[in-house]
Amino acid sequence: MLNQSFYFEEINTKIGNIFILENQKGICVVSPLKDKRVKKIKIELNPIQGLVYYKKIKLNIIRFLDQKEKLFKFPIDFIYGTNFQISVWKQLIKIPYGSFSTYSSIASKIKNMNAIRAVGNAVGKNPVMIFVPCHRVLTKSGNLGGYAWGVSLKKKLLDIENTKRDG
DNA sequence: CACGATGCTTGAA
DNA sequence: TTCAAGCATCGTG
Repeated sequence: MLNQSFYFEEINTKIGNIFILENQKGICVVSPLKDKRVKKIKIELNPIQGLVYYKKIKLNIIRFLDQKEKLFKFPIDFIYGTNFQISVWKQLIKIPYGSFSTYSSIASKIKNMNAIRAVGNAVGKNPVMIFVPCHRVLTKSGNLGGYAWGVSLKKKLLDIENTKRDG
């Protein structure tokens, strides 16, 4: 295990307070501050206040939410998650801005066509919201599906990206 | 062992 | 043809 330092910051946005965690290797967490996992992370990692490496992400998030800027591609460092989950999350990163994938499509991409439902579970545990775009995964029939932080937020994010719905 | 951020199939209107 | 319920299936805790 590397003895790496973690840095965090909490920013106020139009979708609520967002917690950001980073280390030298990349962004580790982006999630609503109220998410239960945030508390645990703070206790376990004891991160230092104030981002150091990827400060630009703060403004990027704000401007993304205002539709003034697309998302930058920051390096992402998954500091937890099973192999299965991480393989799913890596697939999510490949979904381009403004388009969407489906749970079953992800399942087949990781060569596990029957694990559709397990994929749903894994997607739901994504630690890096927006930048690991779990909001871009819909059901095969084109319905929204679920979202760990509320379906209305999922809809909002898709709206911001101007994602086409079928029809 | 019992759940899911699914998806097919089936059967009643 | 529409819709809801049933169930197959698989990784987690």
